[in-house]
Amino acid sequence: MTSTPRRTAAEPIRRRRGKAPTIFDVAAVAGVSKSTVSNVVRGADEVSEQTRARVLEAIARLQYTPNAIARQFVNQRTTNLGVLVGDLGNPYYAQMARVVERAAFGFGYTAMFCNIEGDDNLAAAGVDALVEQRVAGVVFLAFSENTPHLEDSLRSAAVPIVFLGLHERWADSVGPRDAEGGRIATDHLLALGHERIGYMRTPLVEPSTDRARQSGYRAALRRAGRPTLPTLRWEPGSPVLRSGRSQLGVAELFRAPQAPSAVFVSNDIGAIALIEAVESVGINVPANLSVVGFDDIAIAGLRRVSLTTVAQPLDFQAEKAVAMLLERIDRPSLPLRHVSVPVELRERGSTARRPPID
Amino acid sequence: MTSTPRRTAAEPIRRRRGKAPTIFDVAAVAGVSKSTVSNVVRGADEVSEQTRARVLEAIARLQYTPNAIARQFVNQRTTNLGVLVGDLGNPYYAQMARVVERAAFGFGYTAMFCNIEGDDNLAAAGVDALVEQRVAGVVFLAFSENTPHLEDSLRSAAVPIVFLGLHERWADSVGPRDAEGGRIATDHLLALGHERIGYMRTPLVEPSTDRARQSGYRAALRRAGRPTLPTLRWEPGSPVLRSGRSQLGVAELFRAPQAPSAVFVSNDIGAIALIEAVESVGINVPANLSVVGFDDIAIAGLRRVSLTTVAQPLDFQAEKAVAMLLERIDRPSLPLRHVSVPVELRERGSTARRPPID
DNA sequence: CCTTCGCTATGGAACGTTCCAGGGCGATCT
DNA sequence: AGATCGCCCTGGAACGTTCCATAGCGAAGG
Repeated sequence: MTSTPRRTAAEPIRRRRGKAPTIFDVAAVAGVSKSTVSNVVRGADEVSEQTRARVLEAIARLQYTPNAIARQFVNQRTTNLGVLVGDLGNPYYAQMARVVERAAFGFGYTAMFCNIEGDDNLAAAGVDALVEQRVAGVVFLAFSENTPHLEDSLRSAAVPIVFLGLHERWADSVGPRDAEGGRIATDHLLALGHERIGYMRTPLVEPSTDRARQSGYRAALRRAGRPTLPTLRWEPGSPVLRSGRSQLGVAELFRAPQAPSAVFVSNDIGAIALIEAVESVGINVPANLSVVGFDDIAIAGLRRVSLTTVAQPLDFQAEKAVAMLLERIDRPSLPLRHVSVPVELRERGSTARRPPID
Repeated sequence: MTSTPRRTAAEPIRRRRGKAPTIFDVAAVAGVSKSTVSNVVRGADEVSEQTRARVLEAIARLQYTPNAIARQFVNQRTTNLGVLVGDLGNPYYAQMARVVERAAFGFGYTAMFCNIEGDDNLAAAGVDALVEQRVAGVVFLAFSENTPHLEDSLRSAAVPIVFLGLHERWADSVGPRDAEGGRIATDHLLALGHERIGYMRTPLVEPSTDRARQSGYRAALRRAGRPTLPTLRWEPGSPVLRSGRSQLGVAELFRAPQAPSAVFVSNDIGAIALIEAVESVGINVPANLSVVGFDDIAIAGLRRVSLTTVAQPLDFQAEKAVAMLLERIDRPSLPLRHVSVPVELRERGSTARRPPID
């Protein structure tokens, strides 16, 4: 018998009841050293077929599972990615988050999520937690009212980071061509004959993103010689819109003599909320008001919703962001990269030709 | 000067450039031992105010962040929860996932997500990854076609687990009263005068959940003396429904002489998909067909969608599941617990009185 | 004055892995 | 036969923390 297991007396056989088996337990059963087991598990180094088989059998017998915590500890690097996500309950973030997780998993990483819900304190706490966990990198897939404060905490953490869905100058980013999106959305409304076109932002977009989309809106109107209207703002939790400085009920706002006949909203969630709000007071979309959104989240395509919107490739961006983050983890000295993905108008049923003026 | 920092020669001052400072670095700067720093960081043991202040200052100066990996390594337990989630892109799972993450974070845990998308291989790989990461517990928030296979891999991992949204006998669970939900949905349709009421399942529900909901549907029909119709099944990715053994286009199915005038669908996503499908062939809801869903996901409440559905308290269940999981982590010997939460009919616009028979 | 006590601070051991510098040994070469 | 080589395997050190037994020291008690 050539395969008699050898016993090495040098390494003590350690057996603990009720605890997960370690590499030592496997080594003892297989009659090899812990290093050999390690080599088999990692698939590294040269191990003879015979030895490998014995080790594999011992692993199966003991139901050994490598301890990633210990591995990460000695390697001084984890295979976890942190994801700061705006709000998983929001379909836009949820869809991105899903793809981020899938992509990370595909590369052998696990994803730790942290909902920050636009709250800077939550964001800071989330960053702390992720840094303590020594995540290999962070995907920022969120919005925040106070980006500069957040920037401090992210930069000082010195962890590789990629911004997904929005652009930041000081770190890698992948996001849509916001200004172009604002332009094509507005051009579409202009082409339908609308003259008074409003812009509405929601609290769920990053301020910089909002500015870029609005600038595209402005540019389109300027070129067409049409007036820019006061920015509409959603008052969260109330049936009131802020138009410039004044607060108005939805009905007053859209029934006023100089009311906009079309609105470009900075994202789909806001656009759908607007449609709900106006229709609940008897203003119909698109008959009385045309609405364009941004993002093309899944529900925008439902027949019942049928929202005209600026589509951005969510899945592609999420995959790209993960790939970029992993590259940066490998080579921290890489120059900064900013990827802008093309956007595209998805014409659906929430926009129509301007109704005749009353 | 009473607060002259003392130098302990016994512990070497270790300083590594370009690496995160450790407890030793802090100890050296503060002039105390690593143990004292550890005590301060953990907020444990008795440390004099003076010493604490010195340590805190050193921590701030060095921008020290405790290494959770090392901590988890020595403690032999992590503060990470694994979440096996069906599909974050699905609003039902996304909403639950959001609350799970929030609840876990509130208890000082981070959440590692893994989308398994109903695929057993992905599920097994996800379990492996989570077990390697030595998560303290697992939330199962998913569906699977082959639960037994999954059960093996989950049980042998011997990690505390809670099922969220569905019930399993062998582990803690919190889920809705499925059968009751099926009953009240069907009773609602019966009360509206419907006599031929179908049941449709989707691939996105756990088989056991599906059976329970369907049994409630059957019970209601039996009591009312109405016939049970062949189970409708969604053929993913095709505009075809399977009715019992036959495959039919949506139009034929619902225009047949003995067509159902109402359908109870096992979840909202399926119900909305059904509405989209029938309306695209000119069958209107609720005029020609009444539809009831299950879950009450957020979009069901949109005016444009207005889906009558069986509401279950998603947030409550998610919070409860996390609380239960943490209790089990603390006391593994706890007896099994199964929490069934009440459901409630949310009457909206997708159901109406039975139309007169053609 | 000596003992005891309580408060605070300390150094060593342990956690499970990876990495690395070797070591044993059979085959090949000189 | 002795030297050399290559293959396969080995044990020790290190990673950053927590826990624990213990020690120093001033105050209180006998």
